Amino acid sequence: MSGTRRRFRREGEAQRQGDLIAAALDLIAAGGPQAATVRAIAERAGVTPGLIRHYFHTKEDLIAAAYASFVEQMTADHRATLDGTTLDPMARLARFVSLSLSPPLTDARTVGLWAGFIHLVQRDQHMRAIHERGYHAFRDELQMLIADALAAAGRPAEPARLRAEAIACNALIDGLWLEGSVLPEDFAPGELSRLGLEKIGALLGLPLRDHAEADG
Amino acid sequence: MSGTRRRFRREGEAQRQGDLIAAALDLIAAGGPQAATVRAIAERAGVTPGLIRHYFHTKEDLIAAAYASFVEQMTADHRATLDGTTLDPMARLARFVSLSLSPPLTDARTVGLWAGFIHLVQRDQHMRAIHERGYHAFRDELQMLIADALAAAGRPAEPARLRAEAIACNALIDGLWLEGSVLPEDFAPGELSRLGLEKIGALLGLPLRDHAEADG
DNA sequence: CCGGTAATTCTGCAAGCGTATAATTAGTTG
DNA sequence: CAACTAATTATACGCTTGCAGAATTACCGG
Repeated sequence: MSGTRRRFRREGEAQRQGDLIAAALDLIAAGGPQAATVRAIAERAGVTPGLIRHYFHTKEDLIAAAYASFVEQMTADHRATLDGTTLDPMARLARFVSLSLSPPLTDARTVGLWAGFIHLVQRDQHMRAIHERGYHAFRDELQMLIADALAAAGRPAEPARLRAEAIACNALIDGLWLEGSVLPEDFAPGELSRLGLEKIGALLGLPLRDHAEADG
Repeated sequence: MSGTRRRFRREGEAQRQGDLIAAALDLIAAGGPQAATVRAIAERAGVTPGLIRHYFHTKEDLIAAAYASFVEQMTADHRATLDGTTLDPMARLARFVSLSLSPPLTDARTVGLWAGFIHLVQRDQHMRAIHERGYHAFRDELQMLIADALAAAGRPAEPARLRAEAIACNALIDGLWLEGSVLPEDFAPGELSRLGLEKIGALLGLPLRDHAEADG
Protein backbone atom coordinates (compact mmCIF):
# COMPACT_ATOMS: atom_id res chain seq x y z
CA MET A 1 0.00 0.00 0.00
CA SER A 2 2.41 2.64 1.17
CA GLY A 3 4.30 2.49 -2.08
CA THR A 4 8.02 1.95 -1.78
CA ARG A 5 9.86 0.20 0.94
CA ARG A 6 12.87 1.77 2.48
CA ARG A 7 16.11 1.11 0.59
CA PHE A 8 18.87 -0.57 2.53
CA ARG A 9 22.34 -2.00 2.21
CA ARG A 10 23.45 -5.28 3.68
CA GLU A 11 26.27 -4.97 6.16
CA GLY A 12 28.43 -7.39 8.07
CA GLU A 13 27.49 -8.46 11.52
CA ALA A 14 30.40 -6.67 13.17
CA GLN A 15 29.60 -3.42 11.41
CA ARG A 16 25.93 -3.39 12.33
CA GLN A 17 26.54 -4.47 15.90
CA GLY A 18 29.10 -1.71 16.18
CA ASP A 19 26.71 0.86 14.78
CA LEU A 20 23.96 -0.18 17.15
CA ILE A 21 26.30 -0.13 20.13
CA ALA A 22 27.62 3.30 19.19
CA ALA A 23 24.09 4.61 18.80
CA ALA A 24 23.08 3.23 22.18
CA LEU A 25 26.12 4.79 23.87
CA ASP A 26 25.48 8.16 22.26
CA LEU A 27 21.90 8.16 23.45
CA ILE A 28 22.71 7.05 26.98
CA ALA A 29 25.44 9.65 27.25
CA ALA A 30 23.14 12.40 26.07
CA GLY A 31 19.90 11.52 27.77
CA GLY A 32 20.47 8.77 30.27
CA PRO A 33 19.26 5.19 30.06
CA GLN A 34 15.71 6.34 29.42
CA ALA A 35 16.68 7.83 26.09
CA ALA A 36 18.04 4.55 24.74
CA THR A 37 14.83 3.03 23.42
CA VAL A 38 14.96 0.48 20.66
CA ARG A 39 13.37 2.92 18.26
CA ALA A 40 15.77 5.74 19.07
CA ILE A 41 18.77 3.44 18.85
CA ALA A 42 17.65 2.08 15.50
CA GLU A 43 16.99 5.52 14.07
CA ARG A 44 20.39 6.81 15.15
CA ALA A 45 22.08 3.73 13.71
CA GLY A 46 20.25 4.24 10.44
CA VAL A 47 18.20 1.05 10.57
CA THR A 48 14.73 0.02 11.61
CA PRO A 49 13.95 -1.25 15.11
CA GLY A 50 13.39 -4.83 14.10
CA LEU A 51 17.02 -5.23 13.13
CA ILE A 52 18.13 -4.88 16.73
CA ARG A 53 16.56 -8.17 17.56
CA HIS A 54 18.25 -9.77 14.62
CA TYR A 55 21.66 -9.02 16.10
CA PHE A 56 20.85 -9.06 19.80
CA HIS A 57 18.54 -11.48 21.48
CA THR A 58 17.08 -8.74 23.61
CA LYS A 59 17.55 -5.05 24.28
CA GLU A 60 19.22 -5.89 27.54
CA ASP A 61 21.84 -7.84 25.61
CA LEU A 62 22.57 -4.83 23.45
CA ILE A 63 22.95 -2.62 26.51
CA ALA A 64 25.31 -5.11 28.12
CA ALA A 65 27.39 -5.27 24.94
CA ALA A 66 27.44 -1.48 24.83
CA TYR A 67 28.71 -1.31 28.38
CA ALA A 68 31.43 -3.84 27.69
CA SER A 69 32.46 -1.84 24.64
CA PHE A 70 32.52 1.37 26.66
CA VAL A 71 34.70 -0.05 29.43
CA GLU A 72 37.04 -1.73 27.00
CA GLN A 73 37.50 1.36 24.88
CA MET A 74 38.15 3.46 27.95
CA THR A 75 41.04 1.29 29.07
CA ALA A 76 42.22 0.54 25.55
CA ASP A 77 42.59 4.20 24.64
CA HIS A 78 44.48 4.73 27.81
CA ARG A 79 46.89 1.89 27.28
CA ALA A 80 47.42 2.61 23.59
CA THR A 81 48.67 6.13 24.23
CA LEU A 82 51.14 4.78 26.76
CA ASP A 83 52.47 1.81 24.82
CA GLY A 84 55.01 2.42 22.12
CA THR A 85 56.48 5.34 23.97
CA THR A 86 59.98 5.23 25.37
CA LEU A 87 59.49 7.39 28.39
CA ASP A 88 61.18 6.87 31.71
CA PRO A 89 59.00 5.49 34.52
CA MET A 90 58.21 8.80 36.13
CA ALA A 91 57.27 10.39 32.84
CA ARG A 92 55.03 7.43 32.08
CA LEU A 93 53.24 7.84 35.37
CA ALA A 94 52.84 11.56 34.75
CA ARG A 95 51.44 10.87 31.33
CA PHE A 96 48.97 8.36 32.72
CA VAL A 97 47.69 10.92 35.19
CA SER A 98 47.53 13.65 32.61
CA LEU A 99 45.64 11.50 30.14
CA SER A 100 43.11 10.51 32.77
CA LEU A 101 42.34 14.13 33.55
CA SER A 102 41.87 15.42 30.01
CA PRO A 103 39.30 14.76 27.31
CA PRO A 104 38.03 12.41 26.16
CA LEU A 105 38.24 10.70 29.54
CA THR A 106 37.47 13.73 31.64
CA ASP A 107 34.37 14.76 29.80
CA ALA A 108 30.65 15.09 30.24
CA ARG A 109 30.02 12.22 27.86
CA THR A 110 32.23 9.76 29.69
CA VAL A 111 30.89 10.55 33.13
CA GLY A 112 27.37 10.50 31.75
CA LEU A 113 27.91 7.04 30.38
CA TRP A 114 29.58 5.88 33.54
CA ALA A 115 26.69 7.09 35.65
CA GLY A 116 24.08 5.79 33.25
CA PHE A 117 25.30 2.26 33.73
CA ILE A 118 25.84 2.31 37.49
CA HIS A 119 22.48 0.95 38.49
CA LEU A 120 22.88 -1.89 36.04
CA VAL A 121 26.32 -2.60 37.45
CA GLN A 122 24.87 -2.77 40.91
CA ARG A 123 22.12 -5.17 40.02
CA ASP A 124 23.27 -7.33 37.14
CA GLN A 125 26.08 -9.71 37.96
CA HIS A 126 27.38 -9.82 34.41
CA MET A 127 27.62 -6.04 34.26
CA ARG A 128 29.27 -6.04 37.63
CA ALA A 129 31.95 -8.40 36.39
CA ILE A 130 32.65 -6.12 33.44
CA HIS A 131 32.93 -3.11 35.70
CA GLU A 132 35.19 -4.90 38.16
CA ARG A 133 37.52 -6.04 35.43
CA GLY A 134 37.83 -2.55 33.97
CA TYR A 135 38.37 -0.94 37.33
CA HIS A 136 41.03 -3.41 38.37
CA ALA A 137 42.80 -3.11 35.03
CA PHE A 138 43.00 0.63 35.51
CA ARG A 139 44.21 0.41 39.09
CA ASP A 140 46.68 -2.38 38.38
CA GLU A 141 48.26 -0.41 35.58
CA LEU A 142 48.50 2.62 37.83
CA GLN A 143 50.05 0.48 40.54
CA MET A 144 52.67 -0.84 38.14
CA LEU A 145 53.53 2.67 37.03
CA ILE A 146 53.86 3.76 40.63
CA ALA A 147 56.05 0.78 41.44
CA ASP A 148 58.35 1.51 38.51
CA ALA A 149 58.52 5.20 39.33
CA LEU A 150 59.34 4.56 42.98
CA ALA A 151 61.92 1.97 42.06
CA ALA A 152 63.50 4.34 39.56
CA ALA A 153 63.73 6.94 42.31
CA GLY A 154 65.59 4.47 44.47
CA ARG A 155 62.70 4.00 46.89
CA PRO A 156 61.03 0.68 46.04
CA ALA A 157 57.89 -0.11 48.02
CA GLU A 158 56.60 -3.35 49.45
CA PRO A 159 53.33 -4.77 48.04
CA ALA A 160 51.05 -3.75 50.89
CA ARG A 161 52.17 -0.14 50.84
CA LEU A 162 52.08 -0.18 47.06
CA ARG A 163 48.44 -1.22 47.08
CA ALA A 164 47.55 1.61 49.44
CA GLU A 165 49.38 4.11 47.28
CA ALA A 166 47.64 2.86 44.17
CA ILE A 167 44.22 3.06 45.78
CA ALA A 168 44.86 6.57 47.01
CA CYS A 169 46.28 7.82 43.73
CA ASN A 170 43.47 6.17 41.85
CA ALA A 171 40.97 7.82 44.16
CA LEU A 172 42.57 11.21 43.64
CA ILE A 173 42.37 10.74 39.90
CA ASP A 174 38.78 9.52 40.06
CA GLY A 175 37.71 12.39 42.25
CA LEU A 176 39.26 15.02 40.01
CA TRP A 177 37.81 13.20 37.02
CA LEU A 178 34.37 13.29 38.56
CA GLU A 179 34.41 16.94 39.49
CA GLY A 180 36.02 18.08 36.30
CA SER A 181 33.56 16.12 34.21
CA VAL A 182 30.40 17.19 35.98
CA LEU A 183 31.33 20.83 36.59
CA PRO A 184 33.92 21.65 33.94
CA GLU A 185 33.43 25.40 34.28
CA ASP A 186 34.68 25.18 37.85
CA PHE A 187 38.20 24.57 36.63
CA ALA A 188 40.56 26.39 34.33
CA PRO A 189 41.82 24.47 31.29
CA GLY A 190 44.64 22.19 32.34
CA GLU A 191 44.05 22.88 36.01
CA LEU A 192 42.93 19.36 36.72
CA SER A 193 45.97 17.76 35.14
CA ARG A 194 48.26 20.17 36.95
CA LEU A 195 46.58 19.54 40.26
CA GLY A 196 46.59 15.80 39.74
CA LEU A 197 50.27 15.71 38.93
CA GLU A 198 51.18 17.98 41.81
CA LYS A 199 49.18 16.13 44.42
CA ILE A 200 50.00 12.64 43.29
CA GLY A 201 53.60 13.73 43.25
CA ALA A 202 53.17 14.91 46.81
CA LEU A 203 51.57 11.63 47.87
CA LEU A 204 54.40 9.59 46.39
CA GLY A 205 57.22 11.98 47.11
CA LEU A 206 58.01 12.21 43.41
CA PRO A 207 58.37 15.41 41.38
CA LEU A 208 55.92 14.68 38.56
CA ARG A 209 56.21 17.03 35.62
CA ASP A 210 53.78 17.58 32.80
CA HIS A 211 55.10 17.20 29.31
CA ALA A 212 51.87 17.01 27.39
CA GLU A 213 50.99 18.73 24.14
CA ALA A 214 51.41 22.43 23.54
CA ASP A 215 50.17 24.94 26.03
CA GLY A 216 49.09 28.52 25.22
CA MET B 1 -19.53 -1.97 40.25
CA SER B 2 -16.22 -2.92 41.82
CA GLY B 3 -17.77 -2.74 45.26
CA THR B 4 -15.77 -0.85 47.85
CA ARG B 5 -13.40 1.97 47.27
CA ARG B 6 -10.03 1.95 48.87
CA ARG B 7 -9.96 3.35 52.41
CA PHE B 8 -7.62 6.26 53.01
CA ARG B 9 -6.53 8.77 55.60
CA ARG B 10 -6.04 12.45 54.97
CA GLU B 11 -2.53 13.66 55.62
CA GLY B 12 -0.82 17.01 55.66
CA GLU B 13 0.86 18.34 52.59
CA ALA B 14 4.37 18.08 54.04
CA GLN B 15 3.84 14.49 55.10
CA ARG B 16 2.55 13.30 51.73
CA GLN B 17 5.15 15.19 49.76
CA GLY B 18 7.80 13.69 52.00
CA ASP B 19 6.41 10.20 51.50
CA LEU B 20 6.33 10.59 47.75
CA ILE B 21 9.85 11.98 47.65
CA ALA B 22 11.15 9.17 49.84
CA ALA B 23 9.44 6.60 47.65
CA ALA B 24 10.93 8.13 44.51
CA LEU B 25 14.41 8.14 46.01
CA ASP B 26 14.12 4.54 47.13
CA LEU B 27 13.10 3.45 43.68
CA ILE B 28 15.79 5.42 41.88
CA ALA B 29 18.43 4.11 44.24
CA ALA B 30 17.33 0.53 43.73
CA GLY B 31 16.55 0.46 40.04
CA GLY B 32 17.71 3.65 38.43
CA PRO B 33 15.55 6.42 37.02
CA GLN B 34 13.58 3.95 34.93
CA ALA B 35 12.16 2.31 38.02
CA ALA B 36 10.65 5.53 39.33
CA THR B 37 7.35 5.48 37.46
CA VAL B 38 4.38 7.33 38.85
CA ARG B 39 2.61 4.07 39.55
CA ALA B 40 5.58 2.55 41.37
CA ILE B 41 6.17 5.70 43.38
CA ALA B 42 2.53 5.88 44.39
CA GLU B 43 2.38 2.23 45.38
CA ARG B 44 5.53 2.54 47.51
CA ALA B 45 4.18 5.66 49.16
CA GLY B 46 0.92 3.88 49.92
CA VAL B 47 -1.28 6.07 47.75
CA THR B 48 -2.76 5.96 44.27
CA PRO B 49 -1.03 7.50 41.25
CA GLY B 50 -3.41 10.39 40.87
CA LEU B 51 -2.33 11.87 44.17
CA ILE B 52 1.10 12.63 42.82
CA ARG B 53 -0.34 15.24 40.54
CA HIS B 54 -2.25 16.72 43.41
CA TYR B 55 0.98 17.58 45.18
CA PHE B 56 3.31 18.04 42.23
CA HIS B 57 2.41 19.74 39.01
CA THR B 58 4.26 17.12 37.01
CA LYS B 59 6.39 14.07 37.57
CA GLU B 60 9.43 16.06 36.62
CA ASP B 61 8.67 18.42 39.49
CA LEU B 62 8.58 15.52 41.92
CA ILE B 63 11.91 14.24 40.66
CA ALA B 64 13.46 17.68 40.99
CA ALA B 65 12.13 17.97 44.54
CA ALA B 66 13.50 14.53 45.31
CA TYR B 67 16.91 15.51 44.08
CA ALA B 68 16.92 18.70 46.11
CA SER B 69 15.92 16.68 49.15
CA PHE B 70 18.68 14.18 48.50
CA VAL B 71 21.40 16.80 48.17
CA GLU B 72 20.20 18.73 51.17
CA GLN B 73 20.00 15.70 53.41
CA MET B 74 23.46 14.63 52.35
CA THR B 75 25.04 17.88 53.43
CA ALA B 76 22.73 18.37 56.40
CA ASP B 77 23.62 15.00 57.92
CA HIS B 78 27.23 15.86 57.47
CA ARG B 79 27.03 19.22 59.11
CA ALA B 80 24.81 18.09 61.94
CA THR B 81 27.29 15.51 63.15
CA LEU B 82 30.00 18.12 63.18
CA ASP B 83 28.13 20.95 64.84
CA GLY B 84 27.67 20.87 68.55
CA THR B 85 30.95 19.11 69.09
CA THR B 86 33.84 20.77 70.84
CA LEU B 87 36.68 19.17 68.95
CA ASP B 88 39.89 20.89 68.06
CA PRO B 89 40.32 21.86 64.38
CA MET B 90 42.36 18.83 63.38
CA ALA B 91 39.95 16.44 65.02
CA ARG B 92 37.06 18.13 63.26
CA LEU B 93 38.75 17.70 59.91
CA ALA B 94 39.46 14.06 60.68
CA ARG B 95 35.87 13.53 61.67
CA PHE B 96 34.65 15.13 58.45
CA VAL B 97 36.79 12.79 56.40
CA SER B 98 35.80 9.76 58.40
CA LEU B 99 32.10 10.55 58.11
CA SER B 100 32.38 10.98 54.37
CA LEU B 101 33.90 7.55 53.98
CA SER B 102 31.46 5.55 56.07
CA PRO B 103 27.80 4.68 55.68
CA PRO B 104 25.37 6.13 55.00
CA LEU B 105 27.39 8.38 52.72
CA THR B 106 29.69 5.73 51.40
CA ASP B 107 27.04 3.28 50.40
CA ALA B 108 25.51 1.67 47.35
CA ARG B 109 22.31 3.61 47.85
CA THR B 110 23.93 7.00 47.93
CA VAL B 111 26.12 6.44 44.90
CA GLY B 112 23.17 4.89 43.08
CA LEU B 113 21.12 7.99 43.71
CA TRP B 114 23.96 10.28 42.78
CA ALA B 115 24.48 8.47 39.49
CA GLY B 116 20.78 8.22 38.79
CA PHE B 117 20.47 12.00 38.76
CA ILE B 118 23.62 12.85 36.82
CA HIS B 119 22.06 13.00 33.40
CA LEU B 120 19.34 15.28 34.71
CA VAL B 121 21.99 17.47 36.31
CA GLN B 122 23.78 17.73 33.01
CA ARG B 123 20.73 18.72 31.04
CA ASP B 124 18.34 20.57 33.34
CA GLN B 125 19.58 23.94 34.51
CA HIS B 126 17.54 23.86 37.69
CA MET B 127 18.98 20.49 38.67
CA ARG B 128 22.42 21.73 37.80
CA ALA B 129 22.04 24.65 40.16
CA ILE B 130 21.04 22.30 42.97
CA HIS B 131 24.02 20.09 42.31
CA GLU B 132 26.41 23.00 42.15
CA ARG B 133 25.17 24.42 45.42
CA GLY B 134 25.56 21.11 47.21
CA TYR B 135 28.99 20.46 45.80
CA HIS B 136 30.28 23.89 46.71
CA ALA B 137 28.81 23.68 50.19
CA PHE B 138 30.68 20.45 50.75
CA ARG B 139 33.94 21.76 49.40
CA ASP B 140 33.69 25.09 51.17
CA GLU B 141 33.15 23.37 54.47
CA LEU B 142 36.11 21.13 53.82
CA GLN B 143 38.18 24.16 52.90
CA MET B 144 37.28 25.89 56.14
CA LEU B 145 38.21 22.82 58.14
CA ILE B 146 41.54 22.62 56.33
CA ALA B 147 42.19 26.30 56.93
CA ASP B 148 41.48 25.94 60.63
CA ALA B 149 43.59 22.81 60.93
CA LEU B 150 46.54 24.38 59.14
CA ALA B 151 46.26 27.55 61.20
CA ALA B 152 46.11 25.52 64.42
CA ALA B 153 49.28 23.75 63.34
CA GLY B 154 50.98 27.08 62.94
CA ARG B 155 51.07 26.86 59.15
CA PRO B 156 48.31 29.11 57.80
CA ALA B 157 47.84 29.02 54.03
CA GLU B 158 46.99 31.75 51.56
CA PRO B 159 43.64 31.54 49.69
CA ALA B 160 44.97 30.29 46.35
CA ARG B 161 46.87 27.42 47.91
CA LEU B 162 43.94 26.72 50.21
CA ARG B 163 41.63 26.32 47.25
CA ALA B 164 43.99 23.84 45.62
CA GLU B 165 44.29 21.84 48.83
CA ALA B 166 40.53 21.76 49.24
CA ILE B 167 39.99 20.58 45.67
CA ALA B 168 42.60 17.87 46.03
CA CYS B 169 41.34 16.65 49.40
CA ASN B 170 37.79 16.76 48.14
CA ALA B 171 38.82 14.73 45.12
CA LEU B 172 40.55 12.16 47.27
CA ILE B 173 37.44 11.82 49.39
CA ASP B 174 35.18 11.61 46.35
CA GLY B 175 37.34 9.00 44.68
CA LEU B 176 37.46 6.79 47.74
CA TRP B 177 33.75 7.33 48.19
CA LEU B 178 33.11 6.26 44.63
CA GLU B 179 35.20 3.14 44.74
CA GLY B 180 34.08 2.10 48.19
CA SER B 181 30.44 2.58 47.27
CA VAL B 182 30.49 0.75 43.97
CA LEU B 183 32.80 -2.10 44.95
CA PRO B 184 32.52 -2.37 48.73
CA GLU B 185 33.89 -5.88 48.82
CA ASP B 186 37.20 -4.56 47.51
CA PHE B 187 37.92 -2.90 50.84
CA ALA B 188 38.13 -4.11 54.40
CA PRO B 189 35.79 -2.45 56.90
CA GLY B 190 37.24 0.87 57.94
CA GLU B 191 39.96 0.69 55.32
CA LEU B 192 38.57 3.62 53.38
CA SER B 193 38.42 5.90 56.39
CA ARG B 194 41.90 4.92 57.43
CA LEU B 195 43.27 5.48 53.95
CA GLY B 196 41.48 8.78 53.60
CA LEU B 197 42.81 10.10 56.89
CA GLU B 198 46.32 8.92 56.18
CA LYS B 199 46.54 10.32 52.68
CA ILE B 200 44.80 13.61 53.36
CA GLY B 201 47.12 13.94 56.31
CA ALA B 202 50.04 13.37 53.97
CA LEU B 203 48.75 15.96 51.49
CA LEU B 204 48.37 18.59 54.17
CA GLY B 205 51.32 17.60 56.30
CA LEU B 206 49.04 17.03 59.27
CA PRO B 207 48.89 13.87 61.41
CA LEU B 208 45.18 13.09 61.18
CA ARG B 209 44.00 10.52 63.71
CA ASP B 210 40.78 8.58 63.74
CA HIS B 211 38.71 8.79 66.87
CA ALA B 212 35.44 7.45 65.59
CA GLU B 213 33.17 4.88 67.23
CA ALA B 214 34.38 1.54 68.50
CA ASP B 215 36.63 -0.66 66.43
CA GLY B 216 36.85 -4.47 66.62
C1' DC C 1 20.25 -13.87 -15.66
C1' DC C 2 18.24 -16.61 -12.26
C1' DG C 3 17.40 -18.84 -7.64
C1' DG C 4 18.52 -19.03 -2.83
C1' DT C 5 19.54 -17.09 1.55
C1' DA C 6 19.48 -14.14 5.20
C1' DA C 7 19.71 -9.31 6.23
C1' DT C 8 16.38 -5.90 6.60
C1' DT C 9 11.90 -3.70 6.74
C1' DC C 10 7.11 -3.64 7.94
C1' DT C 11 3.03 -4.29 10.61
C1' DG C 12 0.93 -5.28 14.74
C1' DC C 13 0.26 -6.24 19.65
C1' DA C 14 -0.06 -6.20 24.65
C1' DA C 15 1.66 -3.78 28.39
C1' DG C 16 3.18 0.30 30.62
C1' DC C 17 3.84 5.18 30.55
C1' DG C 18 2.40 10.20 32.18
C1' DT C 19 -1.51 12.84 32.44
C1' DA C 20 -6.30 14.60 32.73
C1' DT C 21 -10.59 14.67 35.02
C1' DA C 22 -14.69 13.02 37.26
C1' DA C 23 -16.37 10.59 41.28
C1' DT C 24 -15.92 9.65 46.14
C1' DT C 25 -14.81 10.11 50.89
C1' DA C 26 -12.53 11.95 55.24
C1' DG C 27 -12.39 15.44 58.16
C1' DT C 28 -14.01 20.18 59.68
C1' DT C 29 -17.40 23.61 60.82
C1' DG C 30 -21.69 25.37 62.41
C1' DC D 1 -26.27 15.75 62.04
C1' DA D 2 -25.97 18.14 57.74
C1' DA D 3 -23.33 21.02 54.57
C1' DC D 4 -18.89 22.12 52.90
C1' DT D 5 -14.16 21.53 51.35
C1' DA D 6 -10.19 19.43 49.97
C1' DA D 7 -7.63 15.14 49.97
C1' DT D 8 -7.88 10.90 47.70
C1' DT D 9 -9.40 7.34 44.56
C1' DA D 10 -10.99 5.70 40.15
C1' DT D 11 -11.27 5.63 35.33
C1' DA D 12 -9.94 6.69 30.91
C1' DC D 13 -7.13 8.47 27.06
C1' DG D 14 -3.33 8.90 23.87
C1' DC D 15 1.28 7.74 23.36
C1' DT D 16 5.47 4.95 23.78
C1' DT D 17 7.66 0.86 24.89
C1' DG D 18 9.91 -3.90 23.88
C1' DC D 19 8.94 -7.68 21.27
C1' DA D 20 7.22 -10.95 17.77
C1' DG D 21 6.49 -12.71 13.13
C1' DA D 22 5.47 -12.14 8.26
C1' DA D 23 6.83 -9.87 4.06
C1' DT D 24 10.40 -8.03 1.27
C1' DT D 25 14.77 -7.17 -0.91
C1' DA D 26 19.81 -6.98 -1.41
C1' DC D 27 23.47 -9.64 -2.41
C1' DC D 28 25.97 -14.22 -3.73
C1' DG D 29 26.81 -18.49 -6.34
C1' DG D 30 25.58 -20.88 -10.23
